[in-house]
Amino acid sequence: MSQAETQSLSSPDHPGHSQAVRAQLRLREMILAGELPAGARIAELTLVDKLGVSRTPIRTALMKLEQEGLLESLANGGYAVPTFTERDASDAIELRGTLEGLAARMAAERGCSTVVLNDARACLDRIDQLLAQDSLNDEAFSAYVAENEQFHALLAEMTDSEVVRRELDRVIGLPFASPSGFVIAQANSPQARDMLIIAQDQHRQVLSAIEHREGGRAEAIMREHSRLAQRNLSQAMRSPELQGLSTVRLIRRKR
Amino acid sequence: MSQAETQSLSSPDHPGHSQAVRAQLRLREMILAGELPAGARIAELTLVDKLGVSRTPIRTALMKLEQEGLLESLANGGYAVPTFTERDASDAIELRGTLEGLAARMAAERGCSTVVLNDARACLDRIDQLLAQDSLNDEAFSAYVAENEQFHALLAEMTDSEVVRRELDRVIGLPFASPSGFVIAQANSPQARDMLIIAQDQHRQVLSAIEHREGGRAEAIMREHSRLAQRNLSQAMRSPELQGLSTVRLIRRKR
DNA sequence: ACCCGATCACAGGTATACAAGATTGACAAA
DNA sequence: TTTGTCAATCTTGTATACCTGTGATCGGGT
Repeated sequence: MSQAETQSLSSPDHPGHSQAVRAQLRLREMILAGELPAGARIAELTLVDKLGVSRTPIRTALMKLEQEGLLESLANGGYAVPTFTERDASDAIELRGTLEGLAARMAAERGCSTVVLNDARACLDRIDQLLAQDSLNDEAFSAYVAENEQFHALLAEMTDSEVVRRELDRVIGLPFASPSGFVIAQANSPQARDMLIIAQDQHRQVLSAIEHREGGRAEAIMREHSRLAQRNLSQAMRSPELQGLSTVRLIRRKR
Repeated sequence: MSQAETQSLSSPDHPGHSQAVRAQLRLREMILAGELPAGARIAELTLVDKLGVSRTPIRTALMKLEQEGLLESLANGGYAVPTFTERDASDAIELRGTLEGLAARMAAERGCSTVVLNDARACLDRIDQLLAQDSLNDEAFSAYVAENEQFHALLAEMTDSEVVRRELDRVIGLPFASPSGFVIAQANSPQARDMLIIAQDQHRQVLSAIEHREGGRAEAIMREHSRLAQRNLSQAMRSPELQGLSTVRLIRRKR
């Protein structure tokens, strides 16, 4: 296969990106889908077959994914899909809560641009509209997930500190630390909406705290907010019907 | 030049490592020494000449250094040495303080192995011995720096959370967030020893808090502890004779 | 004189050939 | 039968050639 063919006819997944980025996205999907055996070494050549690109972009993708925490590098070179414990997931959420607390406090103490604050308010208004219904259908639920992630992204933007924003983005990218990582655990439960109501109230309060320059309060709220994710994680691990969830499947008992 | 020659006769810097690791270490030295123009694009081919290795390990090293925060990736590919502001450095220290606070709190709440606690106690004893002298010569001072970093490393180890330890190690690796990054600012000042005495007392107190399972206190102490680094940074930036310091040289007024 | 376009050069992305190290399996000897 | 050694093969590390896109420079046209 010539390079020209590879470039133009390459797999239509994620068009517009380089081979390396496509390989990275594709690999991430495979890992989260459990297509790669956890713990076992991943040979680069097998990926050459599976992904249809050469080793160079694959190596790039592997390094990026290791940095992301979705792969661990082995002693004698090579990578493997790591095994996570429930505690790892819990710690990742705690870490996110701490960093979001820091970001919120900094935003409160230093102030942040009114345009971001307006964006955040608009985002919360949209969530309010979604939650106005008595019970949420699947569509409304995934809309909530999107808006929720949007709000947390805006929170990261409120920090004028590039350093903190970078690190926060990193941690949110961790497999289980995502703000909406386990809200789906609540999707079909009767208390689903109540949980989201509580979360939304915390959203409102942290925004209020930031606006009123109450740094300590803003930090405390975001830390407590992450405890909701902890509860969702705990519930997801204990409900059998959620064991098929991609994020849940990566978590094993033993490390 | 054959590969065999490259492998065996290669530059004697950092022997025993792969070409990629050596390139990474060498590049880090060059960046911190200011041998690479800040802000300007770094061409891979120029590094091929300077380092005497091929593009592949250089690309690896560049990616690692970007992840470390010592390089920033440009829009159209390629890398450049970033310019840091004093606020960036300050934020990095604040971030370290927050994460060390988290680590200390977790260690206190969950408890940690007695062997690490003993190591930490021994480390603090050695620092006490160093500080017993009325004034510190250069040798004692660099010994202090080493022991100080050791203590902070042990603090990271006290967390049984792999996730937190990883992230803490990452942040400590940031250019200016290192626990001893700017203590040298105090080296020849008359209050040098006093500052270290205060720091050492905080070390003792945080260890005591962890042993007594006082999570909140341990966290608060580590946060306040990072403020010493903030003060050192501030002083380093304002004293003309320290502008030549490698870490200081990377900090510029404007971003 | 200025602006627009074409061409050339260079930088990064990709594929691949080659080398060195590791692991595994088999075979032989004790 | 067990253990040690050697060889084959697989895997990663490294070098390099080639492709593609982008930016700069030069020439021509307005």
